Amino acid sequence: MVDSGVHADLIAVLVAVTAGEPRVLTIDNGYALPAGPLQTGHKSLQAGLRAWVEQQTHHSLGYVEQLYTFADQKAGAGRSISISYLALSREQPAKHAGAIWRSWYDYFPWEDARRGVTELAEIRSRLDAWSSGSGERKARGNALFNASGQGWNEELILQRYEMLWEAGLVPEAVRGLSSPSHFGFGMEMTHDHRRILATAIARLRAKIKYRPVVFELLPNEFTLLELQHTMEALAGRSLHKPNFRRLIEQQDLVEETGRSSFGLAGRPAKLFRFRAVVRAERGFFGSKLPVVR
Amino acid sequence: MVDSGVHADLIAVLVAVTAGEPRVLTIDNGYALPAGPLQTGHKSLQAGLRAWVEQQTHHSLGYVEQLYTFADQKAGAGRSISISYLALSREQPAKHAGAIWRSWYDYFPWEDARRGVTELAEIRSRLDAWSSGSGERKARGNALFNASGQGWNEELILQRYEMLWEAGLVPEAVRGLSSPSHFGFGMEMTHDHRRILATAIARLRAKIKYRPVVFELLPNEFTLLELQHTMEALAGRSLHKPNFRRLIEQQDLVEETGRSSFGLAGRPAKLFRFRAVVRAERGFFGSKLPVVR
DNA sequence: ACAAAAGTGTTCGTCTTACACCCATGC
DNA sequence: GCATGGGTGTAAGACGAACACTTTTGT
Repeated sequence: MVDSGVHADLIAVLVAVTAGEPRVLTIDNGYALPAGPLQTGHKSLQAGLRAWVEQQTHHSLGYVEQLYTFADQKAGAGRSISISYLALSREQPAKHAGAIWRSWYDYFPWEDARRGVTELAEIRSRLDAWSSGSGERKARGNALFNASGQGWNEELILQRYEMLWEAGLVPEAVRGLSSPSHFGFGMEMTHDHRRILATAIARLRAKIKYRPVVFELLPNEFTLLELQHTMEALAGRSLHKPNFRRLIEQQDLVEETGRSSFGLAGRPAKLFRFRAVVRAERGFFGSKLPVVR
Repeated sequence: MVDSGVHADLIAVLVAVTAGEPRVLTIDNGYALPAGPLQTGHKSLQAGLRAWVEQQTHHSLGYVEQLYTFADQKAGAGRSISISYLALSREQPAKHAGAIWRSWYDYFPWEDARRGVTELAEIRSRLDAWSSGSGERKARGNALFNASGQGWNEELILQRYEMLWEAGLVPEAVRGLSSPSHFGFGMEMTHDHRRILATAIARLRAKIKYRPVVFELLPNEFTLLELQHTMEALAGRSLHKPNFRRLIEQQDLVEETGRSSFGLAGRPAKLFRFRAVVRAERGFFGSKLPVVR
């Protein structure tokens, strides 16, 4: 048992919301997240992360927060540690061929509960088949995937992904098996990158409810409906418009700019901006979203 | 700029609550947290952590959760990464000379708002002196340290510690200076261990409000007042007894065992246990604590 | 006029908070 | 009896969910 030099990788989940869709910056045609090894030249972990993302995607990171650190026990070769980060910014046109933005619902289609969720029916029936005989599995599947009315908790995305993995219903789970089923829900990613993405989404879905981080994803001026659509995109749920406005206005997060936005149809909407205090990291977001039934 | 093998340390904050005091397991006479390098023999990060804590303190970890990973840019020598963990268990008599349990309020005396908080007056006056001229500092100090009535938010312990550091009011901040002031609030620790401890406390104070983790700190059977005292110890605040009971009972977290506890005085209290479902990590703790005014 | 989106008022019920009070035991 | 802690009832008020409705633009 010897003290060993280990190899450390930095992995970024960079999120933006564009046209009502939550998007993730990927490389390798959507198969991987931007990542690279920590090097001696890097002044800090975050600095190293920024360097790699900029090199691989020509895109810069805005708000950054650490997600999780895990270790791979790679047989033979030395141990490898991965340190993953969540970053928020606004989408800029792709400047680099290898980098593309994808909707995160390409990877987790069942997590978009804004419109009728058709995929869930099939997932449930396949999970049921896999659970036959195990009361524990049945109960867990029900608690996680029961979208009917009250049941759906959008923050449990990681647990849902892990259950699908356990049941062999994601491509990654059957990778390397002698007879892979060639079936699985959602787009595949390399290594455990999709798991990291699920962790990032879970963190973000939880965080928007008590910290004002959405403004990192919005332009300086926006309408309340744009703000609502951004929140809906992240949470994967539809919100109640009148109550949403009041919730926001109550908390003094935003202020009117005086200008209005003339959209394609309907009455012009007042434009808002986030108040300076909010950007300075004070104030709290009123914990609950007014979910529409 | 070369890919470098790095050195990885594992650091544990092991917490227990004994006799109404939140306690931390330390080594080196309270000057350090149990820690050690990740080694090739360790099967996982957590396994390595458990090995080090058991070797250094002869104490085993219960519930474990990752806190944060950070990097030291040690001049000259290779880079060092620290991965810190929060662990919860019940205090067992010290089996090892080097290991002692200490109240975490030894390190953060100003964080115990259960009784009159005398220390705060001095902190505020010193912070005021340091802030003279800076409106930003004044505002921040007020927001963080204003214990009068509404102001106190026990989850901001890390921000408070960092502000004290910035103001040179903790021993660690003036360490290594040519003319250290030999003054500082709270007990000192080595490196940034006290900062890690603050992170752990902040995490735990936030978590008890929405996840049932307290039961890791309690015996199998307990009275509701014991449960309340444990929560109060962690939050550093007094809670409203009648409402606390109702809050707990509403959520079906606990069930009666049928037995009673005959204490030193007063009417015997019913003994409760946590329900099996809770241990199986389902259900939620009703987000807010009924703080007494 | 009508469609489409913005924005307001108000009710109803639940959850939070606070206060007041009664109960069971040891000394 | 009385001190000490255990335990319950209930009313005032804050807050959230839901519904109905008015306003302002473009075509």
